Amino acid sequence: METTKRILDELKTNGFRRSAAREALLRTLETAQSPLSVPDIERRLASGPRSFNKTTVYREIEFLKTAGYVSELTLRNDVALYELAGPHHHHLVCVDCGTVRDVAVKEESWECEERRIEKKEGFRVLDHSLEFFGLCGSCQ
Amino acid sequence: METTKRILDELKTNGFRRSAAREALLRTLETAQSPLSVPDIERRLASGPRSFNKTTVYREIEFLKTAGYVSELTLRNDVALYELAGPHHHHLVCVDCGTVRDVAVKEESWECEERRIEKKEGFRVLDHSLEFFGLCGSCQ
DNA sequence: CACTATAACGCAACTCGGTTGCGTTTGTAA
DNA sequence: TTACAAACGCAACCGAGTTGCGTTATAGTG
Repeated sequence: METTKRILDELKTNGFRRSAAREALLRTLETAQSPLSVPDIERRLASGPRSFNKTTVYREIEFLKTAGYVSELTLRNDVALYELAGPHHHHLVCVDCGTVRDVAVKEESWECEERRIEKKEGFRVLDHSLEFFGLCGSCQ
Repeated sequence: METTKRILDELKTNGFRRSAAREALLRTLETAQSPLSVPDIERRLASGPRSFNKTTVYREIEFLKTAGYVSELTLRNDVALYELAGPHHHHLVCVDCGTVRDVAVKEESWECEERRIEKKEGFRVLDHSLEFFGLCGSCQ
């Protein structure tokens, strides 16, 4: 709830309104234990005090993503998932039950690789994505 | 062309036919300089001697993927891309023009990270995906 | 060459995540 | 209270990917 309030306040000082959908969506993401898809979010909102149109959810997600408060991830050929933006991290994806968990990885491990690629391939690296696929504790 | 022939022969010895669609699709993937989406493949096939139904393309891709001759990759929230399977590698994705290039990365860089994750997180790592996003030579 | 089994194919209809245009509602500041 | 624009809902749409089913074509056999 703290993060939701903080984001709403920051947005307000930039001239954006504290709307019902925006607040509900932020609370949903903050409460979630793992990244959510838009259909997930729609269902969770609908089981609350009121539901919102899917167009609204997509637009709000897009808005918060552009504003830097939400980050998007895509795993293999699955639907896009969203979570509150935080420090850079990666994900553990269970190929059996599908749950997604955050995991911290020492970036230094391949920062030298990025520099090598920039030199050798003439490619300017701006970002990377790294996900691990395997079996979570319950599914082994 | 060599790879296409080799795959068709191997499939034949396992009781699978050398059909027009299979051969055309393999040639398309072998000729391509970068991974292709199914719509890409459909277009390229259609500009050749004959076109094929999209269901056929999807089924053939699925078949070749299962047989281990084609590998699939998904970048962020884009459509699935396919390429002939080869030694494990990663990709450089230009965020400007969208081109995708293969790149070899020293796996040892984070194999220790995978072992650390297995121990600390109780997660059995089976596979990983790593893509670099940035600007290719022409787009810098 | 004819026959046969089945791998492979085409077609049409469908699913579902995601988008667009447009008119309406609502939050906020003056 | 008013007025402007941010935010919203609705309906129609788009495109990747799937499914069921009947048809065609490949390749082994007699």
